[in-house]
Amino acid sequence: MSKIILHIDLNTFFVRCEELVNPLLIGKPVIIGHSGRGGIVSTCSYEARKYGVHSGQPTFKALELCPNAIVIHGHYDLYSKKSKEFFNFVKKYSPIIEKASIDECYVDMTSQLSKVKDVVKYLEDFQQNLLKTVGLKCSIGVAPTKFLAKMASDMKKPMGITIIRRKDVRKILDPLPISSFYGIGKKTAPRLEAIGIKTIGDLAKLINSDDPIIKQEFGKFYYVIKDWINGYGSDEVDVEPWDPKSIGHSTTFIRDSSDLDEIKDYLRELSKEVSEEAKAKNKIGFNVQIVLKTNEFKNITRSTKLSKPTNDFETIFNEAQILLEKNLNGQEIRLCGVTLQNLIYADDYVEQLSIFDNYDNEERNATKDLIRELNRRMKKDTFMRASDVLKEKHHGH
DNA sequence: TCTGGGGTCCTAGGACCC
DNA sequence: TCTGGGGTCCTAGGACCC
Repeated sequence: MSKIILHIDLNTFFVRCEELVNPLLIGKPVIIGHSGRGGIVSTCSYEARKYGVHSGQPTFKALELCPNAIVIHGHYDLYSKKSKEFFNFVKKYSPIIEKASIDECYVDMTSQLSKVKDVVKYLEDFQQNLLKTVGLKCSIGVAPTKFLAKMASDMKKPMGITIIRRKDVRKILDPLPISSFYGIGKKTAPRLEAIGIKTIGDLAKLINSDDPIIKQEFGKFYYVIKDWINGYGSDEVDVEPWDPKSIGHSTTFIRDSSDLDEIKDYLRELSKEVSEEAKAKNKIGFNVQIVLKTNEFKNITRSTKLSKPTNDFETIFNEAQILLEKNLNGQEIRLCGVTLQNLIYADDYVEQLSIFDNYDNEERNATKDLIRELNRRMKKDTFMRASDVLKEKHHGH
């Protein structure tokens, strides 16, 4: 039996948080984003969208389109607090909830909704209740898989409810532009369009005829997409709390720089932030990575694997510095970043000690030699047996 | 005043070991 | 001397998402 999966997406979440603090913003064109160098629109109110403002747009451009817009720099503590309230609200309906980002989640509501006669009415009550108690608006997608639920929640905004049943998959998905497919972004979409795939329906036709060109295009993702597009694929809502695998910070300079000391100063501050955040989260990482973005928008990433995981500021900064010195060749750089990768909980590290760490060097080498010798013998053994088999076979005939 | 900052996952090539 | 084929680990780059 198929499950009933919800994807709940908060409408203009950051803007809504600001409106709750300052109701005078309601009904006005509001932009959340940076206004400094290279500042872009993070998100904006529907009033601003009417003027052609959209997320990702440079803020100065947005202000050209909509000079009256009110630009607000993000208050991320506020958003994070409201986000928690949202997830706690949803948990009252179902404990099977997966946070997909700060403002969206998947919920398995199979047991709750299979008994409900009027699902739309039930979800309308949910929306009104969320608005009344937490102050947030949401769109909801309902479907048998996570992918379809995600596609569905995107179809009506704000405060929309969209249900996609498996039998209606072709009818609902096929007319949509290929770029609206979750997982097909601004690189893949134009490539597909160039070979005549403009809609999800076009893609479905080729995928279901096992077109080799499409198979090649998607690689490992091909079979996932084939399921998704036909209404199958994952319906497993992962309740594991989000556990970061990396912690990083980056910043765009006031002006481009190729000066080693200047960039080092940035790396020092960023390393400090990374170290503090990792410590706060009780995480240590095995790798330190730096990223340099050139004035031509080329990213250069370099990383080092540490002999043991850390969240120590000095260690992180030192590695970052070495990487910078080795890789800064006079290019003009506009952004730099530091990331601590392959994180584990600091408390878990003891258990992950290598068996060799309890030995001194001599013992260690002896053990390694022994292992090598055993491997050699095993290989020889296998080889001998194989030749015996061949011999036997020969004699048998 | 062209293009942020936070992430995840996948791929591909080279090193290294057996 | 010639030169295999697995496998794993590491690094760099890139696509994608919010």
